[in-house]
Parts: sequence; C-alpha cells; structure tokens
Amino acid sequence: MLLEIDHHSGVPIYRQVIRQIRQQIMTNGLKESDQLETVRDLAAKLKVNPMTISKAYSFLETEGLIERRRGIGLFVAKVKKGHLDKIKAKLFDNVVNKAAITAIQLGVSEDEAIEFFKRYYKEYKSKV
Amino acid sequence: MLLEIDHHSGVPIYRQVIRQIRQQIMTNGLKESDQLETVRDLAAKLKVNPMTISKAYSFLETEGLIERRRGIGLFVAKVKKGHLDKIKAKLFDNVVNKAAITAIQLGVSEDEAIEFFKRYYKEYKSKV
DNA sequence: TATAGTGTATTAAGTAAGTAATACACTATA
DNA sequence: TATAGTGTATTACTTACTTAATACACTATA
Repeated sequence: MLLEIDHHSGVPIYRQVIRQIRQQIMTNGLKESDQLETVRDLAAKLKVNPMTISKAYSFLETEGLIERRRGIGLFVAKVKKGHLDKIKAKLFDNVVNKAAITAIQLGVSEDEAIEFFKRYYKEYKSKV
Repeated sequence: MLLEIDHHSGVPIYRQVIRQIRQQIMTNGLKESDQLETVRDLAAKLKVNPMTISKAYSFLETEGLIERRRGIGLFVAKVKKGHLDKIKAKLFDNVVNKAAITAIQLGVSEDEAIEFFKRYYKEYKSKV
C-alpha cells in the first residue's frame, strides 16, 4: 500500500490517509477482502502515532469501505455496487453542490460553468 | 443592507459576512461608491464584536471590492469589469477545481460529472 | 494457557482559528 | 479646537481540532 503524506500541507494527516485509501478502494487498487496494513505498521512507516491511523480507519469503516476484525486486523469490505455508487454520490455531491451554488451566486451561466469544469477535468486527467 | 447570520452553522461569522456582501456587490445590489454600514452599526445589528466585522471588511478590501476611508467609513470600490471577472474567476476556480479533482479521484467520468452539475445547477436556480 | 500480534478507549497535550475587549488613531465639523 | 463619529492595532480568551501517550482488550496459536 503506497501512501504519501505531506506534513506541511496543512491538511490533517488522518484526512490524507482516508482520501488515499478510499481512492485505492474505489479504483480497485485495493480489492475486496484484502487486508489493510496494520495500524502500527502504517503508523511507523508514516512516522505518526498509531491512533492517527486508527482514526482514519474508523472513518473508512463508517463509510462502509472497510471492516475491522478485532484482534486480527482490518480488511476491505464487501461492498455492493449500489452502495459504492451511493458513497461516490455523497462524496461527489458535496463538491458539485458547492460549485453549483457558487456559480449561481456569482452569476456564472450553466454553459460557462461547464466549460470551466471541462478545462480543469482535462487538465488533471492528463496529470494522472 | 440585509444580512443573515446563522450562529449555529459552524461557518465563521466573518465568512458569512464576506460572502453575502460580496454577492451583493457582484450582483449590483450594492453599487459603486455606496457607503457600507458602519462597523459598529453592523456589529450591533448582528450582535457581534466590531472586530469581527472589521475583519470581514478587510478581506473584501484585499479583494479590491471595497475601499476604506479612515475616519469616514467604507465604500464600494470602483471596480473595472475586467478586474471583477478576475475575482469571479478566482472564486469560481477554487470550487470547480476541487470538483474536478474529486471526480477524477473517485473515477467519475466527465459526462457523468457534468450531469451531476446540471442537476444541482437547475435545482438551485429554481430556488433563487 | 502464555504470548505475540491485532485494534482501541481514555486522556492529555499541542495548535490554530475565531471572537472579543480595550485603548487608540483618523476625520469632519460645530 | 473639542467632540462625536469613523475604523483598527494589539492583546487575550475560547473553542475545536489534531495528534500523541498510555494502558487496555481481543484473537490465534504454539
């Protein structure tokens, strides 16, 4: 499991961990029933307190993406496609929502807004 | 000047003030050279410390939307259309940017993302 | 059943952001 | 030039969030 933490970005460590693991699960880099790196191992690798990792894992469990088996470890949960879509929708909703509201408040037209979006989408797509 | 503050939303007061005044300037509800409500008056009306209002005004000044005339008051600045567009672009950039990145990280296609956006846009448009 | 390997509940320390109190500085004008 | 009306610099308080320390609980298995 490859994770990169930027200690100087201002983004909390546990959020960086959440985002990256979530993405790996969403894009199937981590597959159903795969065991996640242990709390202590990941903590050591990132040079961070174990509780910070545990907290990140807790959020992912709440989202239904991972399962804890106490005393054993953490595993990628079996997620039904429908549920996965729901999670995606919820995460995506927040940001799109905000973009739409901002567009309206600033008086940006729908077409204009979509042009903006396409430009950024392509830009980032090319970087990945 | 009509402002509504939600003390329980978790959104900092000064940000709520910034957003609402900015919007009024952007949409021409507050016109060039209009005097803004005084720091103390607005603070009293919103039942908030004057410094909180002053801070909000400071941000708007930094954006170039208002001007301070010390000892006199604060006024809507003369903004060139080009500069206004820049401000708009910058504000809008942030949110669209985030939406685009999130879309890619979640594996949402461009078309799919645009569908989402259109739906929200229409929904909020109809509410305004 | 002892042990080594899991995760975690509780508590405390550190940090940053928001808000408020106070005293001060600038301006117009009676 | 005294005054009443502007905004503000400085400082401190509060609060919430993030991170860390510690001791504990669960599980498999030698």
